[in-house]
Amino acid sequence: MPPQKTTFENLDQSKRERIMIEATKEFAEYGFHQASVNRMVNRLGIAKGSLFKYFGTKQGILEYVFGHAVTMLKAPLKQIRLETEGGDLFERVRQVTLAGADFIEAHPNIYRIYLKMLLQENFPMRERFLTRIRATSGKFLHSLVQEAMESGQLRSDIDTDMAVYLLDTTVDRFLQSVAVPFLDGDSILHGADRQTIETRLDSLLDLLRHGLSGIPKT
Amino acid sequence: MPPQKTTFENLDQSKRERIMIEATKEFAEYGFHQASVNRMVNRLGIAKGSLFKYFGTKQGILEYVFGHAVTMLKAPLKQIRLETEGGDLFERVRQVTLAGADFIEAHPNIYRIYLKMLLQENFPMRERFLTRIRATSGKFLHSLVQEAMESGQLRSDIDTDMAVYLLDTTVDRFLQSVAVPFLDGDSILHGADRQTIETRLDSLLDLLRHGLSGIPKT
Amino acid sequence: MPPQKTTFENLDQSKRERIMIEATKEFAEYGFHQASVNRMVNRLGIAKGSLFKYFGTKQGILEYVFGHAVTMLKAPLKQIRLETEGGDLFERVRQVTLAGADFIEAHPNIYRIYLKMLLQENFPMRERFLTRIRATSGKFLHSLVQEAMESGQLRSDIDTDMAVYLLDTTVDRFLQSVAVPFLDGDSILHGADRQTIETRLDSLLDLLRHGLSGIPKT
Amino acid sequence: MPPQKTTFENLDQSKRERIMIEATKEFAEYGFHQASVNRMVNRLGIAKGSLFKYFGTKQGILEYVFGHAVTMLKAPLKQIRLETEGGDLFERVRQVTLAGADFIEAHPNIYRIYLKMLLQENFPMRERFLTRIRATSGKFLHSLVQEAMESGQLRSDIDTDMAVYLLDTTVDRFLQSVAVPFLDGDSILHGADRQTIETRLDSLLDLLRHGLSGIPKT
DNA sequence: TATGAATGAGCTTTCATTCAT
DNA sequence: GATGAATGAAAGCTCATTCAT
Repeated sequence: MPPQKTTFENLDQSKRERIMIEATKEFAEYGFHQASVNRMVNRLGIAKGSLFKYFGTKQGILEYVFGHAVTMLKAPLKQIRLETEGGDLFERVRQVTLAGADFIEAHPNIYRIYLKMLLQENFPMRERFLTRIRATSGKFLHSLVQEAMESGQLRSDIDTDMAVYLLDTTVDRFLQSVAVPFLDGDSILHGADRQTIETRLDSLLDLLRHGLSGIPKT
Repeated sequence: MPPQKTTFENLDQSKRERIMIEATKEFAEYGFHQASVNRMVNRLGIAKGSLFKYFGTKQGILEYVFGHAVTMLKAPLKQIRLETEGGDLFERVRQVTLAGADFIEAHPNIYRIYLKMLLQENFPMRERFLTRIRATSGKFLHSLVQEAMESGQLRSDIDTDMAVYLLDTTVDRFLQSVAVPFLDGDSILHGADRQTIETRLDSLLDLLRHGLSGIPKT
Repeated sequence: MPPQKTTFENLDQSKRERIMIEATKEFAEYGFHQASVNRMVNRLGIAKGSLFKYFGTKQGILEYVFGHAVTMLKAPLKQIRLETEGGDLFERVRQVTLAGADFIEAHPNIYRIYLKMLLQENFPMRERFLTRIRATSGKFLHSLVQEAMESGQLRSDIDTDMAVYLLDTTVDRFLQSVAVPFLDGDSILHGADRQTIETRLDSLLDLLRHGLSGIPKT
Repeated sequence: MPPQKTTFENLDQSKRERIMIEATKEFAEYGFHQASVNRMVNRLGIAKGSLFKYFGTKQGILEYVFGHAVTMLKAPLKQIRLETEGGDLFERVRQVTLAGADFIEAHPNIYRIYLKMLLQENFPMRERFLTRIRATSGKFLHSLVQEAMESGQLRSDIDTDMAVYLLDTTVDRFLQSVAVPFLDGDSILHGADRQTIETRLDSLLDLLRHGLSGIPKT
């Protein structure tokens, strides 16, 4: 019998949520291979067989969790893109980044899973998931830069790929620094609050604006 | 009988090296928990008991490997610090970063272990190792910034911690982008060569110079 | 609540047949223990609970299938017995054997179940079913031989039991060799057609006739 | 780590034998899928891990057992072939068959495994093992028939393939009838002793001699 | 009557660690 | 000092059967 997502989707919403939360927590804490289905079902108080009926395999659980997360992430990004159409590149990047920070704050365990996958070559589905994510974010930033280029917001001598690389690096590393406190409180800026976060982001974007457009913010 | 590092250190240098290389490779590829002592001894062609005699436990092997690596890393950093004393902050950061890139190119498996540990909370010794590394690198950058501040290389309104954060972020993320091709060739700039690497670093530092000192490189 | 064959027998004939066919196929392909009730209900598109309502247990399904088959087999044998009364022993055996071959061709999966049961001690109901079948076929052949003996068709120095043994062996092994191509096409005479089958049977019976009656066919 | 037959072969002979006997018994009684490694190690009083170290997988255990058996079977067959070279076909077949009966009496569990495999399509290694056995026995009988044909022992109008089929059928079914008492005592000739066995074989071969050569034994 | 979610004992397999030789 | 056989807890996964709806 193949895994039957149907069975899971027929459950009470509350039970479904408890399972999702517990599974996400387990993968976030232990990565894939060290995550234990035994622990999950013990904490959930359900039978082992049930979880396997829902998702088929341990990997199936992970795929469901991750797929769900990607779906949840896409909506706000799309909204921002539409709402800010024609606006300033750096402001758009700022909003997207803050949306990312919001997502991480709301779903820190999802982001922990992502970070683990990023640096563990033997994480299952790594290629598939990363490709999917990079295609999305790469195309997204590329289109923002392209539009900015066409409307003269960037220095004409700037290479498009380099600009995308710098923006990607900035957003990505910034989000990592936001997330680390959620991992275990061990970061340079311990437990940064929202205010600090925005200030830091503004500093970074200000640097980029300087370098990429030649026009200081103020 | 306690683990006897002595026994290991009495071995032929060539045997010692083979063991170190193989162990490093195994941890780099599989992380800690998925690493297999069986595979190590099979590839090495030595008895399982021997490895446990040398290092006591699997974790003991990791500690030895990582401790060795930290020792190897300290020497070049110290040298640069002394040789560039009194020089330009960004040039010093540039040299340190390139030294980091050299180390990664020479010992990619060490860096792979580091990246895995960074984001896996259940990696053993994680706290101890990260504290040790961050104390080193934090103090290092802090002293560079301090010296630069005192010699008027930075805008006086810049917060020291913010400057350290920006530099740390830049160096760290840059090194990650250098390393990823060694992981699986899946990065934005595929298989960047040395030339490209230096160009990218210069762009990043140029941005920082703009923002932090107000004085463009030229 | 005990199993309720009644419930099953109240079903549409078409549904009942689909269930019988699918169950027979499953047991024929996998034997008893490896047969999966899950697979059956999935292929049938009915609820698992229903099958258990009809037959009580997995073993109950098998018993129903096999009992049904034995019933189907008895009718043609009885008919032949009556129609050939008083005829030549070897001709009677020939007709019975060919009736068996017809049955196997019409219901190969039933015969596959029989063969599996024959050689698997842990097949449930094995004793019961085999006893039942052997009682039937033993008595059947015995009566044929007895009648032939009485009417002088056999050498008087032939032991009755030995004659039954030889006939039984011949018929049984012949039917196995007919059936094997239906199992997986792996037999000495690959995919023998009806013509070949009859020729082979005639050879075997000719040998027996030689030995048992001293009178060659032609 | 691959299965290490070495480990097993380094064991005491007595331990090795106990393991072989217990494993053979388990597979003989339950077939492959229903056989339980748990039961084996419990009866043996050894750790579960040990058995897997020796043979790698459950299937590995079976392969070792079966391979061992085939090796044991080849020696006597080869000897008979050489010793009877140039002799009477039916006498040669008789000796080979009796050697088979001896083997079955000495190693009934091996033969039980063979019979189970024969009729279970999902028995692992079935194709491989059967091909191996049939190649051996088919070539063997074929060469005996060929030699007999050339030396004029058979009627010239007999088809070689038909003769091989009849001999194969006879030997094979005869051995099955010898073996069945060892399965569960449930056979037509209950617990036939050696005397009875030889008499029955002689009857069968006498029939064949009649049919194939036209020359009755006496 | 039909459904299908829940169960849990059982399965095969792995692997760090120990210790007698 | 080196060896490698032995261990056993824990892992992921299956499946006949039950029972509330």
